[in-house]
Amino acid sequence: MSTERLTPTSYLVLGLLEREGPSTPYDLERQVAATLGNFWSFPHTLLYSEPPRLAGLGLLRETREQDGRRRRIFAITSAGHEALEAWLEQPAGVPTELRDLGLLQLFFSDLAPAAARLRLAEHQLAIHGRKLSTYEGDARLERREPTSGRGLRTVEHWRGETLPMGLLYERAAVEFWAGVADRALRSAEPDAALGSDEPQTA
Amino acid sequence: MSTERLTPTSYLVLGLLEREGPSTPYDLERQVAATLGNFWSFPHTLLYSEPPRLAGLGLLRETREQDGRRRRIFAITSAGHEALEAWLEQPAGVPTELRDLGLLQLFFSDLAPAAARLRLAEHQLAIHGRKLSTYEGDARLERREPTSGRGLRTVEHWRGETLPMGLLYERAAVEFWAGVADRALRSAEPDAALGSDEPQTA
DNA sequence: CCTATCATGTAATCCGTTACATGATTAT
DNA sequence: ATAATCATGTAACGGATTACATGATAGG
Repeated sequence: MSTERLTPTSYLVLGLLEREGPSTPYDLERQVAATLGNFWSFPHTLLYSEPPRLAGLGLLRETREQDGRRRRIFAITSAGHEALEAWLEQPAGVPTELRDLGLLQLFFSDLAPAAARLRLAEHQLAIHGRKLSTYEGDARLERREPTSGRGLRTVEHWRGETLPMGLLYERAAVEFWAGVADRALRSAEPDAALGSDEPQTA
Repeated sequence: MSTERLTPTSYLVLGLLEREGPSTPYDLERQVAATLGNFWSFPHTLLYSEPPRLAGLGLLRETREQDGRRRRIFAITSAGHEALEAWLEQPAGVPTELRDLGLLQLFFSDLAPAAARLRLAEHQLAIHGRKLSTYEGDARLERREPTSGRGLRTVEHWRGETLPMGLLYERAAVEFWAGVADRALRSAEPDAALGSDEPQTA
């Protein structure tokens, strides 16, 4: 057996294969892109390197297509199923972290010219606003006639259970960065201290 | 020169040294623990390995204490200052991600017994509730007489600018997980479908 | 047919983590 | 003094990212 540690990525692969059945790395990639990839992105190469590793641990079984493309197909084994379930039974104790580059830059924004903070805030506001729109669009989607049975369960579970946290988070982020931008603007205008809506000019 | 890439950790170190002046890795550790560590944790060894690397790039200057402990002291150079400012001028384009283990488990919670989901939700609710309390305590703190000038600026900037996002996020998380726990409870009770508060028993 | 993009994969590199270790300081 | 904890550091390891590459499929 090669190295034994199971990472979050490992469980992600196990979980997808459990739900979707035997899949190629590319199948997994498409599943992730539409759903979990919003919260947990990674390069596609991970989905080519991790499954073979899990196969080496006996948690997956690898087969090959016989026709032209000879793709690698991975399926979960009973050992894999047990590992996945054991992980789900034991809730993660690590405190969630907001590992956000924008927040890191904000944290140090007093070390750069004031204009930089305003730019940062507007940038982040735009990013989170876009993401919020996307989520709201996803949430509004009625289940139209399924274009394919493939991956439906994953998408529905995503939409029903996980996406709502994304909505809450993005709304909070938009509110936050709007406030930062607003304060940055005010502190740039000397008139701001008056706190009045009346134009002060002439 | 050794490897040239500057990571978020690099800027974290540069920023702290810019604000606090020459410091030992342990000094940095204490600054981070009380502030940014809430959003962006890492093992203390990073603060011993990253500064020498930055020194190799000319962004820091390293000196040694002469007395007993002979600690390594790092100070930012003008090249370091420029690198930091350049980074702050260029807002991060990467979309923030909610890389949360709890959400990952929730995403796969349909693959385990229903009890596991309830346990997960209650666990997460407790974690986020604790964190929220901590943040609220931090936010309420009046600036009492500074016990030491060291690090004050960092702490105040943290409290004023960055902590508010933590509050918003933790409130959202508490709301979210409370809802998940609630639904998990209801779906465990057959009576739930009636949607009434009256006890149905007998 | 030719070109562009999709789909699939390999290999090297490196940052961050884990494991280990020991000299100071403080408490009893 | 002695134990316990604080403070400081080194070294190896490995998963994730980056860079690279090429065979299918579709569009013009």
